[in-house]
Order: sequence, then structure tokens, then C-alpha cells
Amino acid sequence: MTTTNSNSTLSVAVPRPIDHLFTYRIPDEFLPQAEIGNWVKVPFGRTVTHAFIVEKPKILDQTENVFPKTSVSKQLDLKDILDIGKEGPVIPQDVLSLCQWAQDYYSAPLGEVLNCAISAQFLKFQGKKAKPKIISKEITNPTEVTQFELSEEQKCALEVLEKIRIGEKKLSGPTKVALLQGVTGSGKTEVYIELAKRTLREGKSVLILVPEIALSSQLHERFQNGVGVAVGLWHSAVSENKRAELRSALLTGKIRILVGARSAVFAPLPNLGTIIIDEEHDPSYKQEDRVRYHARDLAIVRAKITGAFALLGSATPSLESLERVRENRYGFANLTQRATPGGMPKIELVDLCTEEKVGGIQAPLALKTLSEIQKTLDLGQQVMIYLNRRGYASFIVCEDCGEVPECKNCSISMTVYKAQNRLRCHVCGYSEKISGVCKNCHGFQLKAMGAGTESLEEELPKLLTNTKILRLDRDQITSVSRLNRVLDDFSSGKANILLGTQMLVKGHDFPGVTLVVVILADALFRFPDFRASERAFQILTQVAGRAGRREAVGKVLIQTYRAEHPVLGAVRGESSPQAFLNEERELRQALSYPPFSRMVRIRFESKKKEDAQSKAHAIAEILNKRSSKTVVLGPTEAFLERAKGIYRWDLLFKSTKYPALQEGLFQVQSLCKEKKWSCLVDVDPYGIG
DNA sequence: AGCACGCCGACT
DNA sequence: GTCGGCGTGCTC
Repeated sequence: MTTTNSNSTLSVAVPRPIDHLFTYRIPDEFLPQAEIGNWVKVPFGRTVTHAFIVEKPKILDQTENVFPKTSVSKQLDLKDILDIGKEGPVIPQDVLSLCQWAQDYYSAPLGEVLNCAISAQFLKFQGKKAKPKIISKEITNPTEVTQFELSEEQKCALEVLEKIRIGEKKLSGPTKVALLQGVTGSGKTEVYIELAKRTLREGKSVLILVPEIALSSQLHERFQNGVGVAVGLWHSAVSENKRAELRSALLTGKIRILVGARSAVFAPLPNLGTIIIDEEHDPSYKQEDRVRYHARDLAIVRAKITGAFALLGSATPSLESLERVRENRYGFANLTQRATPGGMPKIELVDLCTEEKVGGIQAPLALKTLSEIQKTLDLGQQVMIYLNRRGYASFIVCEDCGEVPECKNCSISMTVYKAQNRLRCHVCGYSEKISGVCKNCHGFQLKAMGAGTESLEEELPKLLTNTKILRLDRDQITSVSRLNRVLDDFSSGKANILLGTQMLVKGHDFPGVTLVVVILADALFRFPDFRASERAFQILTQVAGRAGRREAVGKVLIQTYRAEHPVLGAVRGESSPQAFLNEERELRQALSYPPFSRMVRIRFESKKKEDAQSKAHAIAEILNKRSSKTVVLGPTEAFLERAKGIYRWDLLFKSTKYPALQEGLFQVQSLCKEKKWSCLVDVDPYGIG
């Protein structure tokens, strides 16, 4: 190892799942750049990695020991920093504070959190894989500004929000946060744009978060036209030189407004004035790997740190946010009317128990639904069909012995793909040829059960005349460009039916669509999660909102075997959504679920079932004995007990008192450390993970 | 997380 | 006799 005569040391956070800092010697030549928030290159084990400076360098006198608990000789083993960033800190102070908050709250190593922040920053480290990148559209002055007239309702909402933004209206918490609840098509975006303009006028910057990339380009364009200045767009698939360009544009203040997905919450925007979180209820704000953070929650923390105003927008807000409104910690504004003349769509339930159905096809389809589709097509209008299952059928069952083929790596049945004549696992991708013979009893009576998008794509043209179908699901859409092509084709009228899964639910505005069909709502009620009803309500409302977004009145048909389900009443507007939400709220309160408590999920993984199971049991037992204020649920096998050959056992605990929860988490982690077991921690878990 | 060291099955 | 499987242990 090379030695320098430097006696300064520097502690850095390494992007690895290790929760302490690593100390290096720093050559004198690098000292001037050793600012907090800058990156360094360091030898790490047998490799080299980048790392982050989170503390000031220490000047040691010869007698001081960097490793108080270890031998002096180890001090001599300190390695040298190899390189250091020459362009100043890559992590601004407010983002570092945000990361430190996340480190503590999500119990994640600081270096890993900082790495999330870096991927939002489009930086390239030598020898590293490509990171998500950023683009900003070239703006040629003067860009024309789209003027729009706000409705009375929009103006009212704007004024309520503005009072919170400028701090005139006081809330019960220290952070300026408000929720804008607006029915689908009510024009939330115009309100966002007006608030963004006001923020920019004050010389401050604006950050807009959207749940998905597909949405961000659409919203980006609307902001671009509405605000009239260059708007940056965070994007995961764009050329490298443009990133550096945007980064410097942001840092110099040339671009002061940025649209982006989840990780853009870490974007280096100086002088932040407003953060807008569109579709705040959307679960894709929760990152489900590595650092399991929630971008909406981090956005609010960033608003607190910077003094910015955070605006949450949604047609179907989360119960969490609604509860904060109740507590007057968040302000509230409401948009109840559609901005377009057609008004809200008419929603009808189709009871599959009583309605006569089309025979001989895979999907449940009422004759009534079929004739509504035909009528709509005959009028030259478009139809969207929602079926949340890709492939041809959900699974195959042997009618002789009941055997259902499962994936060999995962505890899940294999999905049927008819055109390819294969069974495919949606968890690990494993596929095999359909043999036509039961592996268990060698019988030949195999029946495909449940219906997916592939089946309807094949069957609908046989039942209807004049159909041109486009399919939108993950099997079909393999890239952003393919997604855009399908969306463009549908919106330009090259097809009259858009058939798809979850993918078609979001935000797309197709003026030609007057009928939306939900093939089977029931699957939505069966999510193995306490948020199932809330999610079902959100998805159905969102799907329904795709209908009739212009002059014509839209119609929505929801097919179901459970017409009495309360969610359906709320979606239809039969009972008010408020009544449904209140009921849901009371249920959560009675059972001490969020938003009335907080939860942590601990997961143990192993190739051996007994291993994962016994670890989960052991930790649960110890935790229960300590009888803290934490309620331990489980242990149970994960919803998907085995995935990609790995068994997963879960331990959930919840508490109405946050410190008690933190204490419980701390206990789990020290126990695991003691036993040298590793576990995965998910704070505020969403869904089944 | 990577990456290396270390102890047990099928092959030139 | 070796090549190589992934179990466990460390990284300033």
C-alpha cells in the first residue's frame, strides 16, 4: 500500500448493506475537496467503490487512535482515498439531511440511501453500471404559454392552497402540507400549474413527483406548456451527456422545475419552494427493493427540512393522508366537478350471478356487456376493457385429480399462454411446454381456469363486428417506446378497443373513450392485505375515470359475482365514497391498523423452509416475552412462501406508539446481530411485497 | 451487496 | 486425482 505523510482521516458511507462508516486516510492534495456531500473513490475489500463524505475530515495527532476498541496496529492499516469529486458536493445539504432521516426511519445503511439519491442525480462513476438518467426538453424562446381559465371551484381550491403555501393559514403541524382531492378529470393539473408559477415567481424551485414514467412525459408536457419555462424531466432511458447538462442546469438555477418519478424526491433542486406529489395514494411511490422508502412520505420530510410547501393530489386519497387532514396537520381543498361538459361517467354493475353470459369462452362476459360494447363501436366510439390478468388463463386444473401445475421455483400456479402453448411463472419467468397430460395422474382432462388478456384478445373479434383491438400488458409492452406506440395508436383511432391490465388504469386521457368495461372486479377484493378495499376502490375509481372525458357522457360496466360488496356501492356513488371511507377508517381504528398505528415487517429468507421458519419463530418468541407495547403478528409464511427458490417467512409488528415500534425494531436487529442472522426490514410495508 | 476462502460430488 | 457447487465471513 502506498503511504503518504498525511495524518488526516476521513469517514465515509459506503453503498453496501453495512451500517457503519469506514475510515480512510486522505492525502493532503484531496483535503480541499473533502466537503460533506462529495463523493470519493476508495479501495474496499478486494474491490474499489465510490463512497460519500458525511463527516468533516479529522486531523489526528500521532497518539490518537481511530479504532478505540481495537489494536493500535489496525490504525496503521488505514487505506488511502484514491480519488475525490472535483465538482463540489453531489449531495446537497438538504438531501443529505433527508437521507439521514431515511437512514434512521427505514433502518437502512446511509450509504445505500445516498446511492438512491445519486441515481436520481444521473452521475456516472467509473466502471459503474448505467444509472437512471435525466433529460430536459430543449426550449426555444419564446415558448408559447397555454392559457386556461380556472373554474370557480378551481379558483377556490387554489386560494385555500395558496394560504397554506405562503404560511397564512396555520396547521397543527410544523410542515406546510395540503391535500387536493379532485374527482377524475376535475383539472387538478391546472391548479398545480398555477401554484408552480407562483412559486417560480418568488425565485424558488418546484419539484413534481408522479408515480410512473409513462405519466411523467404527459405531465411534463402540460407543465412545459402551462408554465412557459424549461421544465426538467427525470427519465430512466436517455443519453448520458444530457444528464450532466440537466444537473448543472438545476444547480445553476437555469432549470427550476422538475418532473420525475419516485427517486426524483432526492433531486438536487436548490431553493425548493413547492413539492407536488400527484396521485399521492399510488403504491408505486413505495420502493420495494434495497431501501424500502416511500417517496410521498420522504417528500413531506424534505418539505419540512427546506420549509417548502408539499401538495398531495389524488382523486382517491390514501386513508393516511385523509387522517392527517382530520388532525389538521394537512390543509384540504376539494374539486367535485369535472371540467368537461360530459360530467362524471355513469357506472353500472353487471351481476354475473344472474346475467346471461356468453358461452364457450374463457372470460366471464355478460351478453349485456357484449351488446354495450358493440353499440359503442357502432357509434364510432372507443372502448377500454380492464382485465387484471395477463396470459390466456390463470392456471390449468386436472379434472380427474385436481392437480394444478405449480412453478418448480415458486409457490404459485403457472399461467397459461395459449399461442405459445406454454405455462409460465409470473414470479421467476420459468416456463415449460404444455404437455396435455397431468403429471400427477396422467389424465388427459386438463381445463384452463380463469381468464387473462390473451383470451379476450382472441375471442372478442369472433363475438363482435368491426373490432380493432390493442392489448396493453407487460407481455406486450417491453419498452417505453412500445408503450407510447400503443397509446398513440389508440388515441389516433387506429384501434377501437384497448384491452389491458393495470397498465391502462393510469392517467391516460383518451377523448374517444365512452365505455369502460371491468371484466371481473372480484379479484381486487382478494388482495391479502388490510388495504385491499382501499386499493380496490382506488383502482375501480381510476378505471371508471377513463370514460367520457369530453362532451359525451361516459359509461362504465363493472362485472362482478359480488354485487353487494361495499366497495362497489362506493364506486358507483350509490353510497357516498365518504361513507365507505369512514367505514374503512373505523375498521382500521378498531383493528389498530395504519393510519392508527405503524407497522414493520421483518422477513427471513432461506433456501431451506425450516431455516426461515425457525428464525422467524425464535425472534417472535423473544419479542413476545418482552411484552412491550408492540403487537407481534405471526410469524407466518409470506404471501408467496417461495419465490425463485427462496422460502420467505414474515414477522409483522405494529404499534400505536412510534417509539415503541422503533424499540421493537431495535430489539429485533440486535437479536439478529447477536445470532448472526440476516433479515429484511420493511417499515410501513405496502401490500404483500 | 460483492468477493474470496473452504469443504464435498461428477468428470477430462 | 481435479473442477466447481454455494455456505459463511469480511470489507477501513
